[in-house]
Amino acid sequence: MVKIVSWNINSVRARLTLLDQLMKEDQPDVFCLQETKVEDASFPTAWFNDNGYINHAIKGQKGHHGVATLSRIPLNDIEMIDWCDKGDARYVGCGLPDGTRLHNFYVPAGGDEPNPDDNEKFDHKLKFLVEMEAWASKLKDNHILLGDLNIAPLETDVWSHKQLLKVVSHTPIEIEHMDRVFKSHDWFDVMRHFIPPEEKLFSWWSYRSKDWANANKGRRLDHIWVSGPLKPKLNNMIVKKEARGWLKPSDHAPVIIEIDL
DNA sequence: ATGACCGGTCCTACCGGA
Repeated sequence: MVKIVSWNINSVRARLTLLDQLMKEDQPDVFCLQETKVEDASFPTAWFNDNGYINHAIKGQKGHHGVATLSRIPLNDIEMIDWCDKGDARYVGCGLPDGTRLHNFYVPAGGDEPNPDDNEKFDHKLKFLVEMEAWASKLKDNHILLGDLNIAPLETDVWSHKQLLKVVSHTPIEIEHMDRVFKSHDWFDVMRHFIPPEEKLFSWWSYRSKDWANANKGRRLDHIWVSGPLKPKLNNMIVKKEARGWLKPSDHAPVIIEIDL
């Protein structure tokens, strides 16, 4: 059994105590982090090495974005892809010992205005998803795709479908692009396997809400997909919402899966 | 009103987050 966590950490250096708490409570084998916000030379590798996460696939940049996969089990064939040729640190891929490949993504947020003609960031987000679709259509064998995809596709993935229809992360054009990525391989939505689509399910709550838990105006921006043949190997999935309430939290909660690999 | 907070840096103001 392998336990994998996907977590937009919103600065890895600012969250070492949170990582420590999650490790102590859940003992994941693999951390897949997004928004690490640190260049590789300054990545806090010591904490990970000291706790047995000695296998690293890190792609960072100064100040923004950044992804990192840190593991107690070996990682092979580490791959970086420069989506949209922007030089952004938004993806790192690696192989797990059984041959499954693990793809850690941080999809562009897309800015405020959901119009690609007026907003370069939204245009970038859509183009990023088009590149993902072409990439995924060529995948063979078994894969795990996870991370902060910055899109909440279902009506139950947001606190108010009606009020968020024109808000970036839940607009129809983004969701259509995401659906095409999903259809480009034999993907299976792990989170919605364990929590049915009829139920509200969120992984992100804005910092701006004073009483975020009570207001519960969240969105499901984080995702874990696996190739169809891996479906019977899944044992569990949780969104660890309580971590959003820890001291100095990320605005995203960790998503944790258990899978027999 | 989602709604006024985060972390990082070009650092004491502004950007990006979403």
